[in-house]
Amino acid sequence: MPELPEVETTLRGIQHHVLHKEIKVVEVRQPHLRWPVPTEQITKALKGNSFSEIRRRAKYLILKSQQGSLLIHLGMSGCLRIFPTFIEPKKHDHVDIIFNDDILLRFTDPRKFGSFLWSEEPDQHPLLKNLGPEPLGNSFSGQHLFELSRGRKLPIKNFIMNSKIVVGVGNIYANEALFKAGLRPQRRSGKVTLAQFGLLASSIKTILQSSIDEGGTTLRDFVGSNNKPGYFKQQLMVYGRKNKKCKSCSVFLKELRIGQRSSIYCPKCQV
DNA sequence: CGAACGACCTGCAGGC
DNA sequence: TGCCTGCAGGTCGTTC
Repeated sequence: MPELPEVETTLRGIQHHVLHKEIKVVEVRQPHLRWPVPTEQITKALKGNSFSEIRRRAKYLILKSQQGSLLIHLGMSGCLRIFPTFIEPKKHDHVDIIFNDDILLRFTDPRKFGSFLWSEEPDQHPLLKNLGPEPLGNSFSGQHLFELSRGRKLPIKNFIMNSKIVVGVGNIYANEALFKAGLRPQRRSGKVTLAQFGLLASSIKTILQSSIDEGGTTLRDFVGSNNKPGYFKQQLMVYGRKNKKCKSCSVFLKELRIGQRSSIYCPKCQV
């Protein structure tokens, strides 16, 4: 389940394999993803050209080429892997890009929630242009959260998972950041103080950054067929620990469902 | 406008 | 053993 750290780790893992190399083959076997894949457009624009730059915005990977950019989202079950040479595709291997040195970039996504899109101006793409700030950037702060939350009643957990407020905070890290900040997930956003938001914003930054740092070690090299994205290597304090003891105070963790999403919290550490 | 909820899709765990 | 149900997510579109 790629969250932002996994997407960032994917970017770092694939970049030196895919930049500045002529693209020989583009093959879309399954165009029915989250959005229809514009197969013909992508094929025409990429064949014979190369990627000059790769970056991340929210959970999108943006691969820039001469005529435009490829936008890739991994959804919930997607992954991008590098193979040193062609191997037979399996059931959920939907897209292949092969470079002139035979390196294969392969997109796999059992649940087909991911996307493969094309845009000449990716930052102006409808799916990207209204996104909130990057959580690890300077414009994301407690002040930012405080200002946008005034008068709003929705639970703080939903608030920080809203991509218009801040991008890249999925269910796992929302749970973890709220624990670290000592805030219960169901707290009304509008009632959270500036000081609490300051703590929450820095918790989000710390947790995402340390997860990226760790992902970097588990995903050192994407070459090879037996590689696996190293999710969840980090020390999780609450996520997936329903009815277990809080690592900090030993009280039993509770679960509640907010917007049909599992939310775990410590009734003593979080108020 | 904000808030809640359904839709998309598959693999897997748990219950019977 | 093998079905059936429910969950796990991310995020956009629809509805209230």
